[in-house]
Amino acid sequence: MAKTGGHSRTAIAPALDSLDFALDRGSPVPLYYQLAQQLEAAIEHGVLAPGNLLGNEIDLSVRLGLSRPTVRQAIQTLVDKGLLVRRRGVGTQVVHSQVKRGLELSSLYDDLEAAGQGPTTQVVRNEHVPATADVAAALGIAEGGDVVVLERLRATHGQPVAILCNYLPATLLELDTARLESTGLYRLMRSAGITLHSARQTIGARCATAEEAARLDEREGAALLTMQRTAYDDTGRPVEYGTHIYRASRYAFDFQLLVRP
Amino acid sequence: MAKTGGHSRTAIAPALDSLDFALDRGSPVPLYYQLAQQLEAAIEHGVLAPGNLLGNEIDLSVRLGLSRPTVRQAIQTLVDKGLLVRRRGVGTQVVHSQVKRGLELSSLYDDLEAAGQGPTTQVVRNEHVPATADVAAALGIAEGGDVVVLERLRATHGQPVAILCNYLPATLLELDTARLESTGLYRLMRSAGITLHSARQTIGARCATAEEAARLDEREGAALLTMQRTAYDDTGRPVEYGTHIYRASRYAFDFQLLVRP
DNA sequence: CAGTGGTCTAGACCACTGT
DNA sequence: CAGTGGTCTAGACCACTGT
Repeated sequence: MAKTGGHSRTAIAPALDSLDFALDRGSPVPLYYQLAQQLEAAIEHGVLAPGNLLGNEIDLSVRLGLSRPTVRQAIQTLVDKGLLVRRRGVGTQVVHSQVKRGLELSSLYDDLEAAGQGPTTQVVRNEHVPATADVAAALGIAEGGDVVVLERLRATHGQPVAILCNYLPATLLELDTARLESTGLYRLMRSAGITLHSARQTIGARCATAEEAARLDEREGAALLTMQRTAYDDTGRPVEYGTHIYRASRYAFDFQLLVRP
Repeated sequence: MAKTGGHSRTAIAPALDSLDFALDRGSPVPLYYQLAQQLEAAIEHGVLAPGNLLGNEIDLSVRLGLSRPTVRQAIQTLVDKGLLVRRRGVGTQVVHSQVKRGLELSSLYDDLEAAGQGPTTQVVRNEHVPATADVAAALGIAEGGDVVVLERLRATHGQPVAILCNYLPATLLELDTARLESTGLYRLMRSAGITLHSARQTIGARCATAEEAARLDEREGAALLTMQRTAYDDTGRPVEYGTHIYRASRYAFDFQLLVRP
């Protein structure tokens, strides 16, 4: 039967009393957000330890001079991030083993840039072409419609790591080759005001062809990771379709999933 | 510069007026949840079409006889699911291209079961062993501590697809071999009252060894997808560590990511 | 400018938990 | 039983958007 585990004495975070939250009502930053950030910092620095109870919401709101809904909104932010757990009748506590943070959607960002390995990018192709059937279907445009195709070779430490092939609606933004070689595609899109919202990905594997092997400095038949992805902006419009291959000997996808009830 | 796209006349959903939401205050189901479900159904059935504006929150709350915060809570639920988009000064609209639904975290569930391919599972190993260093680290227990190791061969249509190796804290639940052969591990854990909350995954690829190839009915050197995963319950406790290999010729990971701002 | 969602208040009653 | 988070109300003022 379901034993939730030894439940060894949870105490109200002793540090919480002495913790002085500095809330600035003059700031344009919302109060709930100021509070959430300070709670998050306290958890990050270990001031609030895993398993600590936060103290009930009413007391907390009185102590902070905030209304209860505002305190709840701050807590909800951290619950969404997986840092706090709420239990009715029990209280709100700091999650036991912190899941490694900052990785939530790294695979949506520039895949290698996040690793801090100083990646380099060589743009092999950057031109307008008519959309093939699969590209048109992925981007939700007519077959033969104008799209930009982008092919990049990415390397770290002078070693090739991946061949990235992307298709974008031609009208979406200007893709400057020089800028693409100094930053990631997604960063470029964001700075053009495109807000990425979701993506659908397929990750598979296969053996390298002779040509792929040569370009990636592998032997023929070496294992490759493959990814296809369609990314959508916050209105649900497809904004990018990509087909990537990665050297499995030098790269793996690493990410965290949050289960929403 | 950022053109958000042709913005072709968005109209208030004409259907919204005639849509009668049936809210039952006697029900134990929260009002915001009743509303969210009915809105979701309307979107799903196309009554609310992509791009339609929902009408402002104040009018909506008056019309429904609810307070504005309750209406907001319902809308927020659907925004979180990626079905609605809010824009300050503009309104709330139905997302343009609905992202395929029901896939959000399929890779956290029984990987093949979701595909509806009638998978079969053969339990090769199910016993208590002392934790090795890597298993102990992943599960946050002492090296040499008691863990259950589980090895399963999964197949569809009589063809092997994956070899799944999992480690669980020994005290967590009873793992009945017969039940494991008829259902997935995660389903078993959920029915034992364990609430999965998050997981950290690494997906890579490599070539099959001779022994792996033999067990998976592949040739030596064939591409394999590899996954390592640590799953956590809603208190942040690690509840499972797994090392899986999949035949790349017969399986790929397919999932959707939501970007949270 | 009018209209929208974003934030915030100060309460209320309830369902659930653990002792 | 006392204590907790979950839900809900009826307002208020503001920042931002598009015309």
